Amino acid sequence: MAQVRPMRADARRNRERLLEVAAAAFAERGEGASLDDIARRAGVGVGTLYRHFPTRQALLEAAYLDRIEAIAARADLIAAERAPGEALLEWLNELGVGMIQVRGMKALLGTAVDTACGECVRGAADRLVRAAQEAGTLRPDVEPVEVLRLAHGVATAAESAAGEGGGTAVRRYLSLLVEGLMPR
Amino acid sequence: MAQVRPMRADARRNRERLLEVAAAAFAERGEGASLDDIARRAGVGVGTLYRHFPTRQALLEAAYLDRIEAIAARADLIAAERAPGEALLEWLNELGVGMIQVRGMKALLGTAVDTACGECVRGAADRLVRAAQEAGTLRPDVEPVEVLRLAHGVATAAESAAGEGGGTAVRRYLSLLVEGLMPR
DNA sequence: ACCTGAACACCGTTCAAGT
DNA sequence: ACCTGAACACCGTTCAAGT
Repeated sequence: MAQVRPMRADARRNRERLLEVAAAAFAERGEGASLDDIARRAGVGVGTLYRHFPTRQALLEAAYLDRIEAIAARADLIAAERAPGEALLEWLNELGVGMIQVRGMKALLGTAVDTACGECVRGAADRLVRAAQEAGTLRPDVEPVEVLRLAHGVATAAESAAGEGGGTAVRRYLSLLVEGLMPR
Repeated sequence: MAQVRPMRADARRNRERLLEVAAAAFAERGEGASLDDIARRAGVGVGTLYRHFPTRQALLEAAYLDRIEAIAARADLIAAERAPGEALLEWLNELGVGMIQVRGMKALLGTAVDTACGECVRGAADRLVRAAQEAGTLRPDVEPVEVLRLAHGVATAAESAAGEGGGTAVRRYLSLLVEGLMPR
């Protein structure tokens, strides 16, 4: 399954360079950043970029893999410190803020919910959701993937509320989602 | 404010043709449909398209204006038939389904929430939200615009749940939003 | 095995020339 | 006053030639 033969030294270097440049480019120009530009800034031919990453999606995934894994890893740290319900909420908040702050990651995680790249995120969501359900602080009839999709939707909503300072909007909309729009 | 001098007959015809073709093109190819293609199919030069609609956004808005007004108009009909809380929910559902079914309209309404084009939608949301709040079936601390943003987010979430038959997903996620993720 | 970059196709946008 | 379409700039993608 994994890479059997090690990559040639130059190929490995190029790949690395491309990932660095791509991460920066996507962060600053969004998911639509010019691939030609990325190749040029990385000092390689465009063909090389396509050889390593056949699609834009593949490059996006690879460029943000470590950041995504970092977010997934946060789940266990948070879970150790808080009650299950609060832990889920806090993690979803960090996920949402991350999606908004790092341009391009929202688009990636939107589809990545069902791709290989999002596996660790799905795993984290699974654990937090199950724990909260067992603790009785989350409806038992919601699936982890539904929670992830809704979190993505919340990030979208928060994004369009650009004016009032980014992160606050995620918290606000997330709490509306958790508590519900009906009066309690 | 409005058009003082009437348009020349050929200009008027071209505008009409462009709108028809654009609506079809956006519906079938999504918001990114080729403007060149639209002009060609409408039988006009590209320059004419740009003269009438300086930006893609302007064309999108104009092409879907009647559909958007139709959705806004539904609000009063629904409000006459149901209790305020249910009316809001039903209208948001129609709005969400519309955004998903007609490709391009979701993107438009996402930003249009704060543009001229979305004025009638905002008006409709205002009335339904206020009514539901007065009837005590909606939290008093949510703004109409927040409800619209969340509805857009819900549509985004439902869209990514492509498999299980479109419209159902909107209802599902909408009810999760309304009832909340916490157990009641 | 991998890299390069020219070549091709495509799209958005502008604008001089036309009626 | 409005239309046309060539011209320009830009981008994604492929692939023959090179090491």
